[in-house]
Amino acid sequence: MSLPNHQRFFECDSCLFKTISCQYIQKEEFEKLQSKSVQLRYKKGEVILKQGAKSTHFLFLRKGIIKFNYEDDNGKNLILSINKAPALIGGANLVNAEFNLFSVCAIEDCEGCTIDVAMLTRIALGNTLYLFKMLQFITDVFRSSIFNFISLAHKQVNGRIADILIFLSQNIYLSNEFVLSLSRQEFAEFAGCSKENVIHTLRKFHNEGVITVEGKKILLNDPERLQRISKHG
Amino acid sequence: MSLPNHQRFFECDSCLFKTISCQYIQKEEFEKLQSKSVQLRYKKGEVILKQGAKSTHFLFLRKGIIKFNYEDDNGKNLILSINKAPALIGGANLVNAEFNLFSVCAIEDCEGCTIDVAMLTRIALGNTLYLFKMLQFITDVFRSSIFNFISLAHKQVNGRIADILIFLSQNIYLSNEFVLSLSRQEFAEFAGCSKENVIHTLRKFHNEGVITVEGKKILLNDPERLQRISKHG
DNA sequence: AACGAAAGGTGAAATAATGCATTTTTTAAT
DNA sequence: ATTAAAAAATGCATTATTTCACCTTTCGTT
Repeated sequence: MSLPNHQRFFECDSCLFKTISCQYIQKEEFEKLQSKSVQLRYKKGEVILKQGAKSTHFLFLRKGIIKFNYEDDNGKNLILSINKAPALIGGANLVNAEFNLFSVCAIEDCEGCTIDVAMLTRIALGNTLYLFKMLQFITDVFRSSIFNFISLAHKQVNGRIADILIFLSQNIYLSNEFVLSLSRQEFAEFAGCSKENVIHTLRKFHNEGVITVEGKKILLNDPERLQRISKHG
Repeated sequence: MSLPNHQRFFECDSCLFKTISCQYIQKEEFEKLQSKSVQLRYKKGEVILKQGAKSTHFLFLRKGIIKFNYEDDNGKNLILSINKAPALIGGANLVNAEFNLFSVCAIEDCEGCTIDVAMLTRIALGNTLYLFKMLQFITDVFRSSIFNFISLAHKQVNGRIADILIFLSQNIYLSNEFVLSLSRQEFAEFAGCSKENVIHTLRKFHNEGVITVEGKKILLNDPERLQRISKHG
């Protein structure tokens, strides 16, 4: 094996990050990135990037679902955003933060590989179209969280939970039926309310026939009614 | 006068945007930017950038205070962030949004000048250090709003209002005593609660001696107690 | 100076949300 | 298979928040 330092789980040739990168930069340059890169697997629950730590690398998430988590002074957690592969994680630090503002944790088993920030920056500085592409990748992650915040900021819990169900269905699981990757506690940290309130509200939606809840299995029976709750609740 | 198309209110030579720009790009290039640029004044309340409109220019805000405003489907407003000069406004669009995601409105009289996005992008693409500097400018505006959102998402109204008072004192007015630029209604749109709740809460803080409220004049008597309310309320 | 409109303010009833105690269910470990 | 621990669920008392009806002040206009 030509790579003694680490195990390889998957082939780089089928990787989206390589495909996209090679549209902008030379193969030789990508190989420089690749030589510094390590393939990693994370089990559900594992921390990928730790809030407050110095970040020396990004992670290109090839498979899996992650959460952005902020822990405040009192130890309370807040989930800022949930994202699925493919995504470039840790980019908030590219432009102006030396330490990770948030933690990133796997909420489903994940696969990805590290990208050396210094090397990526060097290459991107020499190729502005590539730089723009990377910035788009990075800000996508950011932007998706804004609309969750808007929901949080001026809707009541009914509306917020409806919004989260719609978000998960449309952006993460891509189906009206899914197995929730979040505990009720985590759901509450995403919705900005107590876990009891999440449970009560899901039960209410269930009893009203809008959704069907069976433990972690959720089915959106009436997405349009959910939209209406989102809009007026 | 060599500039027939528009009035000039202030000298470019004392402008921070010019000073910073000229650390990275040639004077001749800056003059290209300048030739496309128009000086503008906005009265308190005026809209600078309109949500949903196509943005062909940024605004370098030289003087004044602005709010980022989001209006939802139901016509409810939400203030995402408040910023003071100097700031580069509208930059959220540099990377990936064609239409303005938010409105920007003057909440104090403002002065600034337009920056042609196409021209700035062209110059920045040829000078990556300058590009990075501009991105820093832009994401600063963004980043300041994140921590307001965190406050919104998992504090109750006491804590949120304490946070806003601290924010305004430390980041906008740079003093423990200030004349609020926001109406009570706008304060509520920033805090994510009803205007009555803002009024009740300010009155309560006043009665407890933490702050002194006299119409729009606010004095933070006991910033440390406010910090404690922020942390536990 | 008088007027109307907008913003600020108040208190109380109705509604929403939290926190707690307790039970049930699920999950993981031996 | 048994047990312990964690997560989910429930109902209720307490607290927080909104909403409403109404009043007062401020401010710009005629």
